[in-house]
Amino acid sequence: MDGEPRTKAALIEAAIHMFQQKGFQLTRVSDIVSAAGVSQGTFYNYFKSKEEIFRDICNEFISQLQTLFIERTEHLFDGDTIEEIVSNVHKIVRDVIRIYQENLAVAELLFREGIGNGGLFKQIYEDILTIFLALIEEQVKKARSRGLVRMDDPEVASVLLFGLFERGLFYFMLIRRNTDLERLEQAMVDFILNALSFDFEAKLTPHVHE
Amino acid sequence: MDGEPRTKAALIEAAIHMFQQKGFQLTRVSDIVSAAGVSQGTFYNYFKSKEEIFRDICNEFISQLQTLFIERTEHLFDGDTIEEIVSNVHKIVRDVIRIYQENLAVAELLFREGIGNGGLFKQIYEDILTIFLALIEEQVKKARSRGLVRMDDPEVASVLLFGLFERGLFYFMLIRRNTDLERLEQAMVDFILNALSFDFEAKLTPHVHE
Amino acid sequence: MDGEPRTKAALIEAAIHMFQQKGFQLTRVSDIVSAAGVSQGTFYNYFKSKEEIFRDICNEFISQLQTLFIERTEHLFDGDTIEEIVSNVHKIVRDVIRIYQENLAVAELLFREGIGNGGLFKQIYEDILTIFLALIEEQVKKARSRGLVRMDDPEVASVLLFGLFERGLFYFMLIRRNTDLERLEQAMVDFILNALSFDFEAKLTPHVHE
Amino acid sequence: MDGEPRTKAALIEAAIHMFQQKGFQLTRVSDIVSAAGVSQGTFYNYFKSKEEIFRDICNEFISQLQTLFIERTEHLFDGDTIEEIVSNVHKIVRDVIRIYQENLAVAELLFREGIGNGGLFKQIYEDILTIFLALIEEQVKKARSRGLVRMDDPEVASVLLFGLFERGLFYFMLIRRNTDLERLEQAMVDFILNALSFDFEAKLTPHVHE
DNA sequence: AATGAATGAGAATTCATTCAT
DNA sequence: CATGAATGAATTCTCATTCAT
Repeated sequence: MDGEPRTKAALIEAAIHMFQQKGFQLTRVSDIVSAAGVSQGTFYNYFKSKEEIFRDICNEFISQLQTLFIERTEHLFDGDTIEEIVSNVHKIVRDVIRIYQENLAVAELLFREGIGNGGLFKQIYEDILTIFLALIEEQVKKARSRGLVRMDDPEVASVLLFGLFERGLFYFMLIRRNTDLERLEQAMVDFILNALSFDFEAKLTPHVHE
Repeated sequence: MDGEPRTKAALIEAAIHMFQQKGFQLTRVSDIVSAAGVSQGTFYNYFKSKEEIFRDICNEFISQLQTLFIERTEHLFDGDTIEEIVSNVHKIVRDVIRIYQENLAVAELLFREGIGNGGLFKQIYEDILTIFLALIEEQVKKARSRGLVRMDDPEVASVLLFGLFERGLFYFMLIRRNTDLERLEQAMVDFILNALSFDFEAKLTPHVHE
Repeated sequence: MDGEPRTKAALIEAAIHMFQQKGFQLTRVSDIVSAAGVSQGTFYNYFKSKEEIFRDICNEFISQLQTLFIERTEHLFDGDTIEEIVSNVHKIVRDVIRIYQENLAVAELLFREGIGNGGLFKQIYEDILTIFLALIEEQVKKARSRGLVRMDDPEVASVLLFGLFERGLFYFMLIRRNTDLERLEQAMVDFILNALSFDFEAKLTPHVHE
Repeated sequence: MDGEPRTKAALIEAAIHMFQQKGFQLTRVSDIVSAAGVSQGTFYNYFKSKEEIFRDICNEFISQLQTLFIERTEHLFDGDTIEEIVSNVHKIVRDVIRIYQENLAVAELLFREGIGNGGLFKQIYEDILTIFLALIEEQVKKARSRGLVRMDDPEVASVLLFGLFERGLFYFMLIRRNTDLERLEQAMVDFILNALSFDFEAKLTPHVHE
């Protein structure tokens, strides 16, 4: 019913590109279709409106990110040695950086546009927040229960962690653009672990893996 | 040449309100003038365009914030005892929260709209970043030079600090709205000091006040 | 050349239905084809345009109505007694009502749409008028020549007769919908015969049947 | 709030003209504004949509017609002699013809467009019907109660009267165009009075004028 | 004969901005 | 200074029709 998958894909790719460049409001459907090499009318065979294609793109990215995030955090603090745990933290930071990098266009799109637009997409952004804050908070609590971090206020901590991740990646990957990602990874891990009062000397209590 | 200051003030106030509610793109000049109780034409006696009033509002807020920030950070790490310094940090965090709170509407406006809009206001946002990152970085370096914090990468640290401040305040003051600000202050100070590996036991070297 | 008669019939039926429901202008070719259960392209194997199918439908109905009308009016005023003639009038009124009822959808379609549409179908409607006015006028004149009615102005009379028939049926069958058709028939016959100054006492002159 | 009355009047006049010529659906807003000599945008300072201006035009005509009709029917059958009453009937028929003629464009517009358009304006047309049928029926009943007409079914009679008026005027004034209106008036009065079995010999019962 | 994706001309409507009063 | 009517470029979306498969 939605016709040629190649046409649809071309429209999506073009839309991501244009939205990233000019923003949602300033991107014209005519920009998208001419970038995709199809006619104006064709757009409406695949999407009900400009809003719909935007929403589709965001949702696709979010669910990808969410899946990966869940997978990578599952055993984040399950390691039996401090080294293992620190290595896990490194891994997840590296992965998030990578995912962000692989989806740079959509990520920028989402974090730029998802916020503004007079609340047109407020919901989308707030949904992401809710999802990720819950996932982060869960990990912080787990780490605390294993005595790995001292942290009186996991809720605030989660928000601050989210904020530093989001803005940090945003800044280095989209504004500065030319960063040494290894250095960024290292600095982020240090910053985060310190921020959470991570106990590098902790004697780990035996941990039962579910 | 710009006539009645009250008319101008009314337009600015109305614009802040409307921009905050509907976003820049979705706010109509007609919304602003009717909220201000003047006619459509009058708007153009005071502002060249919708863009100009937005820029004016942002610049006003930024320079206010900047002035205050400079003033409060001037002697941030100059204290002679650890207690004094920690108290300074508390004070500045509290002040930033307060400034943010006093200018909630503009702050939201800026951090929502300044980012998106297809880079229409990219410059504004990046200017703010540059200003604040420089100020933050300066303090981080000073603290490091006094041996108060260990911090290998002050640039990354500044960015992350900026990010956690911005998103943290954004979240608690604009999305959650009902937060206990004292608790937020406490949690932020802890988080920040830990993140920077603040040395609570440091033996302060005598410090020459300029 | 016109392929499957069943496909064509399905398209016509669907078109009548949709035109009746939404009007010509507001009916989409997509409405017709999906009601007919065929694809968009198929439509154009059978009809050159949306206009053509509309015209076809109208013409079909008109020629049916015309055939029946000619047949029923042929000996309308040929009866040898007043009773016979009045009965003929009753019969034709009843038949017209019946034809109208049997083709309600097309009739509505025609009398609603055939008139408006910026004269797109003005011609169709005016053709019908011409045909029927001629037929009616012929009967009126015949009746007058046999001394059955006094009627100074047969042309005006025909128009008024046409008008009262059309609007009357339109009103009772399409707007009121729930009318007692026997009562309508009786009232129409009375009204018409009186209007034409029908002479219920007339002494009929012998009539030569052609 | 609706600005220059002259601009509005020009738009209305232009709209009537265009609607009459091309019909509602086929008239473009651009046709109207260029006929009115204003810009496209100006139209929307005065009317919310193309539909609104159409509705406004219809309502204006209807209320005019209604007012006049009520006024002229008030004492229609109040006369003390048959001659007086017949003269009243003549007068009202003449007046309706005149009103119709004075508003030819709108009348055509209404009776063409008010019917079709997929029921878009069905309501308008049915409202008119309701109003006029009630007024006509009231007169028919009054005439019957004074013994002036025999008429078993005043409801049907009203509908038929309305139909013959509407279609008759429509035909002679809009299709034939070149009619002798005096002859039309005479024929209509005859037709109507006969149709209602008007008793030209009636001995009027004294009538109390309210 | 049937399909349905692609087309693109064309429509209504919006709104920042101008300018005569 | 204030006004608000006029402007018209710009934009989204529709839909009859075509045509390669």
